Amino acid sequence: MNSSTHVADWLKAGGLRPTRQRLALAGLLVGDGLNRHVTAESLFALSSGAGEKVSLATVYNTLRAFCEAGLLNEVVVDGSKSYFDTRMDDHPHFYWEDSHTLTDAPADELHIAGLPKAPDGMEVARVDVVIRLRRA
Amino acid sequence: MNSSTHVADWLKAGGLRPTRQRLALAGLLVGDGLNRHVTAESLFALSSGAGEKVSLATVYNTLRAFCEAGLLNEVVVDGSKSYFDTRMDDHPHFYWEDSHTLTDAPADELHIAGLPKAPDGMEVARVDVVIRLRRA
DNA sequence: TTAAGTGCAAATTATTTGCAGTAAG
DNA sequence: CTTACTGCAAATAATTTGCACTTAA
Repeated sequence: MNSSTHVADWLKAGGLRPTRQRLALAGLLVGDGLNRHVTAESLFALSSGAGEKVSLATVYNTLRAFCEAGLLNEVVVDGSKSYFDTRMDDHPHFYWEDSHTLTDAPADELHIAGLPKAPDGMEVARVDVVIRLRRA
Repeated sequence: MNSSTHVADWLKAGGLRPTRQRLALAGLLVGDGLNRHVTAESLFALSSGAGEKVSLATVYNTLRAFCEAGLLNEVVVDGSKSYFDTRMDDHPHFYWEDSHTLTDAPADELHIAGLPKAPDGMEVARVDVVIRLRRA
């Protein structure tokens, strides 16, 4: 299985039509199988740099669509921008406060021994752990 | 010590002038000694409802000033709004996704046994734990 | 053929800022 | 007095949306 079938399958898994724009963006996101963290602007820059003709509005709409299709996760770390993560399991993040960058933190080094129980009538949707880093 | 001296002291601790507006907002935030979570809009509504004359811009500026003075903590849980917490120690939060509300989670029920170590040259500024709740 | 997707440009939302006036030290 | 603070209204920044056009199924 090559990279383009992988990308096409990834879109199909979300029930999304494989348009030229989506294939281009998806290729940049998951084409190489590595985890990636982007903002709308950073993905737009990446896409433009790669010579792809995709409008900024479509990048926004597409990221939202990928998210709603369960293909991406939105991570909230900075009030002013939305970050999207190609990795879908619940895992901790490093947020580099000086560069406003988001990266994965090694999940196996995090051990949550006790978690507050959800209040009555509620259940835990997700537990976000963000380790904020500053220059030492 | 009554509520108003407490509020005045709280401002003084941050090195901020006790103006009418700040005393009013601080009174609503920490006047009763309870922990509180607000957004600029919610505090503005609270203040207006209490008959205080404080402009929305001043609410924004004041929350930011309190934060910079180390009197409040900003908590990022929702990309679209900023939340401020009067409780200053590192503790977990419940975020109620249906009502977009933030509350404290019992800190003693959370046990982080292992935490990923900070990369070289970096140190952990803070660890944010947000337990996202949905209706069960 | 037909409903979904795209690209502009205009609209929205949360927040910040410039600047003239007001008040605290 | 002098510098910080306040309040508007205008500016910004990230994101969304209306609508005519294009394209996948």
